[in-house]
Amino acid sequence: MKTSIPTATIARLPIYLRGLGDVPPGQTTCSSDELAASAGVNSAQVRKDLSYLNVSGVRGVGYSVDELREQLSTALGLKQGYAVAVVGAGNLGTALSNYGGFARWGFTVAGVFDIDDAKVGREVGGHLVRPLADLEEIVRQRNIAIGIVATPAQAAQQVADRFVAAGLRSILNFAPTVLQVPDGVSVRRVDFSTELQILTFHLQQAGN
Amino acid sequence: MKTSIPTATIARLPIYLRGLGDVPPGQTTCSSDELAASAGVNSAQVRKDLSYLNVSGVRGVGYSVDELREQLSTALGLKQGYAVAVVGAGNLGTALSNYGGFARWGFTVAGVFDIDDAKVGREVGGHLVRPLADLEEIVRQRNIAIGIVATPAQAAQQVADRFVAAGLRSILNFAPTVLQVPDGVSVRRVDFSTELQILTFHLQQAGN
DNA sequence: GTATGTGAAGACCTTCACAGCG
DNA sequence: CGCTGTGAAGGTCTTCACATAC
Repeated sequence: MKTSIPTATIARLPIYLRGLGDVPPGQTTCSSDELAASAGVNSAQVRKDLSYLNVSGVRGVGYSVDELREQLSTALGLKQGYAVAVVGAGNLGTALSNYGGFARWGFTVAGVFDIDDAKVGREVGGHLVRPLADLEEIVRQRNIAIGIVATPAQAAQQVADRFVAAGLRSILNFAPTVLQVPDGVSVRRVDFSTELQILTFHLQQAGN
Repeated sequence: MKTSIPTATIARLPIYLRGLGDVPPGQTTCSSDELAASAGVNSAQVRKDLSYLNVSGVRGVGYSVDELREQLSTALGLKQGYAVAVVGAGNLGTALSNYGGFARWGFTVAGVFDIDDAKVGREVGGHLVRPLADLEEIVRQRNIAIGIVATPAQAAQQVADRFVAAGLRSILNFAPTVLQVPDGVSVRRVDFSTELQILTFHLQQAGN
């Protein structure tokens, strides 16, 4: 309970939680081996990771599926049902606003914004596109906790700055750029081109 | 030259390459400090990473911008201009097919596929949506090297299997699932929900 | 003076291997 | 017997600190 949880462990918790969905219905326990298989990691890793959460299994049996789901959800804060704001109503912003997968984990898209007046007023995925000027107000009104940057690279930093100014401490960045934020603000970067380039590095090495 | 390049280094190379774009026009060299600032890492890290590529800077001056760009592009295989196939013509597949950022790094979307007959024959981002049955043929014809999975989770594994059967060794997976593939096939996973959950873990810890 | 290149130290992460317990 | 829980070992990655070169 004293030691803090390694970041590498934190990044795997959502994968374990999802892996619980692969457990056949009717099976009430699952072993670290099963979890490891569906997460693609070593089973000792699973046991060690879960031990950081003070989750206990039963020796000779495994972990209780329901209890583990509960504990992972709690640790990840999914019980709270966080609201997110999406800035950028282009192709990606639209795809995100429409994405049904968020709701499953308790996330709600509570605002979609764009700087481009041509896009403001339209609807994407059932959400009215608002002017960026309304960001602070809506963040307050709807208790938004997470900002998603889905703009081109050159607008990303200024959007991030506004997120921070509006009081958000968590940003998910889809723009191909590294955001500069103050201490205490968490940023996760999701970058398609970077991932493709990592793949081509390996192709290159293999001589293809 | 002998030692292999750490995976953590490989993952940063695309970021350094992009960081070169931040160098003011007219500036022909840049220091590890500048690169570090735009990549968000330590400058010693930059120097060590570049040393794995046998890239040399000039002491007291820095690295040649043009030369470094060239060497990073070569190392990442971007000179080759790889072709990619996108499977899944939903919101995300559409956003990817439309995404202009790929071309900048030499990637071409050379085929868009869907299992759903209702979507086959439509156009997304200037690409005809083809039946999944045509995958093998188009992969061969157009020399496709990378497969992108942009389907719902339950279809993802079967799509990956077809990619592998068609001879692809590189897969970029946007479906919220862990793919099982044979040795020698590289998979990179991009998962929005996982990233959001990592952010909420920290919010949770901070008491929000 | 300025910035690279790198051994060595340190931090972090993963895996092993087995004791412990149901 | 089966599977968890964990100290210890082994790897990998990051950072420091300074010799080296321009």
